[in-house]
Amino acid sequence: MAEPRYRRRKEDRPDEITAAALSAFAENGYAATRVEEVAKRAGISKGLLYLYFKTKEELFKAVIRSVVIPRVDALELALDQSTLSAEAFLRGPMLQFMQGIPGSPVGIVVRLMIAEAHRHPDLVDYYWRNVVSRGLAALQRILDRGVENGEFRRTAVNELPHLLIAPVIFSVIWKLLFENRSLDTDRLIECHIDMILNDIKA
Amino acid sequence: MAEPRYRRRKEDRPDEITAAALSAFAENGYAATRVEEVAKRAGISKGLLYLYFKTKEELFKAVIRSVVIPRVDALELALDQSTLSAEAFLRGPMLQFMQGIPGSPVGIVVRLMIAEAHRHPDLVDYYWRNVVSRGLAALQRILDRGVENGEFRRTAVNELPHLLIAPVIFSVIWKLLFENRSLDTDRLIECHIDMILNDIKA
DNA sequence: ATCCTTGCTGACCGGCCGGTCATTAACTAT
DNA sequence: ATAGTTAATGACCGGCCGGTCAGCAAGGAT
Repeated sequence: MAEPRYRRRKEDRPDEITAAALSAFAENGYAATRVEEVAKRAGISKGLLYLYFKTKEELFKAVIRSVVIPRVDALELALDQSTLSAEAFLRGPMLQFMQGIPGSPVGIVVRLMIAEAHRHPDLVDYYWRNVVSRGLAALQRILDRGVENGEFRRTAVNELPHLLIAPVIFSVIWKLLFENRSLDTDRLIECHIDMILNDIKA
Repeated sequence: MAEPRYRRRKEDRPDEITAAALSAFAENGYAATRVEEVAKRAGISKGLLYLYFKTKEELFKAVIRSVVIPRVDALELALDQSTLSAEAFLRGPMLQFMQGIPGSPVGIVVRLMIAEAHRHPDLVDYYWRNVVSRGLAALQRILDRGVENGEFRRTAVNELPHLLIAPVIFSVIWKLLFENRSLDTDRLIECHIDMILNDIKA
């Protein structure tokens, strides 16, 4: 007998389903993934999936949320607890954080967002509020901290923290498209940080 | 009477169809665009479209080609004919070229590529050979030219011309997702070029 | 034991859409 | 005129897939 026919685990289902959905979306994209395929990967029937998520779109949103929010939380926590100088923080924890993004599920989410943003404007809103603006604010805080304690000059970068993460997004895209063609994204990101620090150091 | 029932213009059809397809894909993405919708925008019937393009995928490839290749050609031509110093070229024609990309059809193509690359590996190959490697080679040539005539030092950027265009790709993505939320992408790109030049100037 | 609640199943429906094809309308040649 | 050629149509098919629902089986309560 071994496996029971089914298992009755209301609590765990949502996470299992979003995990299954992430892996399916990662392979085939959102539009091309059948709900039944997600159910199969989660080891349940299609009907049950619809008991936890009203529509395929709801499922999509849940996936995005589950992947991305924890990352931002982690970054903010690291930043608030750190006692490093601004430069040390950028060269240490921040660099590691950035290098970790390409190739992680976050990369997949970025792809999904880009591909599907049109049809889900409310999701873009959500993403903006909970990810992008929080992330940019965090960067801003690091830079400001650096200016305050005399490490950094005040330059254009202060108004454009976007410049810091551009190569990360670039790397995400590159990995998605050209995985095989070699590019050392870690090095790319490190060089970029280096260059920025050279530019803004007092 | 006015309009004839149909028009018999074999020569012009392909371009009209790819143009129609681009606009449709731009609004809804590839997967969600019905072939009939493309035909409608081109002012023809679905059947005729299939006379010019064997499948929807063929159409997709034709769109990509028609948008992107001319740009690369233009860049290479500008580079080969220019007599400017490397710095002047980067600050002038190259900057303009880069600033023109976000918001242009190229941006749409990038989105389509990102979303659909998985299902069209041969298209990724094509894109690599005819766009990316050519573009990177062009950047490389500018940088080398600068080194040769003593304008630039030899630094990490010489091995990573990708760094030059990272903010362009970033801007493309940004515009696609957050069109309304203000970000001056022109300024972003200019600051970045500035920073790079400061870094590599001899 | 019996009944109730509820997690769970899987067959099914209906609409959508890529692709086809028989037919027709417009040009061409003679 | 007439016949042959080809651009163009649009009704149609078949498969796919999001979403539903009637019913079943596993726990719980008594």
